[in-house]
Amino acid sequence: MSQKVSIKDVAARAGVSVTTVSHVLNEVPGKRITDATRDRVRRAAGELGYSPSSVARNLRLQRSQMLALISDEIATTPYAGQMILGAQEAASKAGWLLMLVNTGSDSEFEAAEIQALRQRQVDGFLYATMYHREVTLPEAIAGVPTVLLDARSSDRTLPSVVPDEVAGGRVATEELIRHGHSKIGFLNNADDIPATHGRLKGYRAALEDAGLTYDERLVIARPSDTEGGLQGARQLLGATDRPTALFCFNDRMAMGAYHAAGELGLRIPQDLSVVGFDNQELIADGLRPGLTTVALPHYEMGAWAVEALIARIEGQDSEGPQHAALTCPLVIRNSVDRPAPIS
Amino acid sequence: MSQKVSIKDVAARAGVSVTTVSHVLNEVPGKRITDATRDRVRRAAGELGYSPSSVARNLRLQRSQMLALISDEIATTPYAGQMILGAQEAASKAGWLLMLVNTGSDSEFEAAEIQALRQRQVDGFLYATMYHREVTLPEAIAGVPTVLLDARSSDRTLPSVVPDEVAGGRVATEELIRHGHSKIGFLNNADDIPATHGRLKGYRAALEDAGLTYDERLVIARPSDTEGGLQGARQLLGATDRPTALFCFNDRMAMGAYHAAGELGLRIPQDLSVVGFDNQELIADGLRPGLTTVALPHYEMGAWAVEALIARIEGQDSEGPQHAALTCPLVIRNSVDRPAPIS
DNA sequence: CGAGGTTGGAAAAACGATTGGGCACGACCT
DNA sequence: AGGTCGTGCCCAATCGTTTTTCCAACCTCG
Repeated sequence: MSQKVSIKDVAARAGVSVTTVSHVLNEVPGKRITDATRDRVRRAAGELGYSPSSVARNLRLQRSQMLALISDEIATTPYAGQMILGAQEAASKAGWLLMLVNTGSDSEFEAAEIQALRQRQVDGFLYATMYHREVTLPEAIAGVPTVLLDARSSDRTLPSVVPDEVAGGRVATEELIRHGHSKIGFLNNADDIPATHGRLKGYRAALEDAGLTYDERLVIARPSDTEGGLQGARQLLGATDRPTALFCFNDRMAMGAYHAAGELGLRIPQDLSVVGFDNQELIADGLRPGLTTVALPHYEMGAWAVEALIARIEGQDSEGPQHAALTCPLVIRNSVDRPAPIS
Repeated sequence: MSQKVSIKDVAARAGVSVTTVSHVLNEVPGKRITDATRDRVRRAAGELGYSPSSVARNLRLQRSQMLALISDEIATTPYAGQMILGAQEAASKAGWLLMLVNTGSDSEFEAAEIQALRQRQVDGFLYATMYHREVTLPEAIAGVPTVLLDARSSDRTLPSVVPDEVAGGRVATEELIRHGHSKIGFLNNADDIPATHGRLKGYRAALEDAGLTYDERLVIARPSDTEGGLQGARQLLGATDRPTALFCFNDRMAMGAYHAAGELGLRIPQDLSVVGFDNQELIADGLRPGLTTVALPHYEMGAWAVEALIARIEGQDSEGPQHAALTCPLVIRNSVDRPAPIS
């Protein structure tokens, strides 16, 4: 029922023209309308439960107040719910609507979806990836304002927001150093992605700052899953001169490290300290003892991207393309302690 | 650029009226237009890269071809990515667009979002919950076709789709029985929700079918997280006459059971078999050994709900409100084996 | 040859908003 | 009294479609 009342009905009830109703309700500046009339209009609108049709408005204004977050996988992974949430809330706060589209890796399907969205006048795109990496944008997207989320384009032409991997690697390592560890293993990922290099860089920087020498035998690369973590940890911890602490590329690998420690009879954190990355609640909170880890700023990245996109659409992005690297906060649980006295 | 070409441009280039263009492109039945004209129109449209504005069409047609999936938490949990995916793909296949909105538990915010969606002429709602439960719909939604997802309304007036909890509990238990277990513990959830009762019912049914007697001392209720699982498993396994297998309400509790087994020196699956529920990849696949569990049919539920909703919108829902309970398939990994010979 | 039927297409009215340009009307000025 | 100006509001065009109605021209047939 509330669907049936249009601006005409309001005009009729208030005894004015639709023009006036529009002026009043939108508070168009520079229009001269008496307070009495304004009152009548507003009351009429209220009584009728009028709410303007955004379809009509969009047609007239040639915009939709809609954003689309398009991504390879995101909506279907446990990874980035927070990213979506941050984007949603930022959009909603600014009066925009956010569409979610995930296209898998099928670029034909992707193009079709983008086309469908363009038809619907989507005003801007958020192009997100499941993990921080470089992407090349689909052609179909060209011409519509776009911001990259957790990704960077090969040509640095678009605004983008990513986690500060280096600082993340640093803070994780520092947490271990702070507890007195000097022999710290790094169980890295084997893929050639920004996170791999960034976290390593942070690890090395933290060591250097602390006056510790970097020992490449303490760094090992494996596939970034539980199995890889298990394998890698076995190797690092099996050495005669084993590290007293492990910084793991992600929580899944840390889970593997837990298994390895179990096999070797090492207790965490008494015999071995472990720090993860990603803060995947399900794991980090589920492991015993709880895993100290570094959180990815998914929520903040989502919000940042939406704000940047809206600014860009509304032409307020004074300076050229911007890039943000958001900090990854440390989440402390119970997997870090001082190293055991030398046995 | 492709945004600027409207039906008028096509008409001009083809040397016909917009009426004709519309008729041709929409293949309106019963209109007499020569093949030559059709050709010219289609060619013109192709050359111009014309694609109709759905905003304009929606205004004229008074519908939007948009669905909204509104939910308390769903998009932000690792839980139901598959549910969203199923819904997305079903919608996209039918030529509809799906909006995702999650409202948290703030019902005021929820009402506002629903209002915003109605303004945009959303044609139907999917109302989803994070876990299977009963809900009462917000007022604001009234009057728009709605289907419940993973939820049921107190009055059974709306179509809904949920997992078949009973069958799920049964299949989990049967898997243990099949391996020769007769003393099977059930680590249940303590909340008063359909899953709690349904899975227990399935557990009992499976026992009964196998001619095993139900022993209430083997069933214990705890909060459904890792900690609860740990506590519960400790208690069940600490008994003199401990069960040889554990059916856990969910994977998180199963993770707790793994910890308990570790404490007690019980190896899985040699000394203790475990079956979980939910098939949360992160856990089920990350645990050693891999956890045999029961999967929730999230993808299928999402798809089912969208199809039901579209049918309802298009007035093809011949019969009254329908309810579906979709089966939960068993996912076999390595946590179940035959019971150890009596020691 | 004229009535009536077919054919192929166009004109115009919606859908519900926004907005630039007027148009009355009274007050004020000279 | 006649011109000017400010006030308060409305007309009508517009956005890009769909759809109902209508029309001209041609054909057919007695």
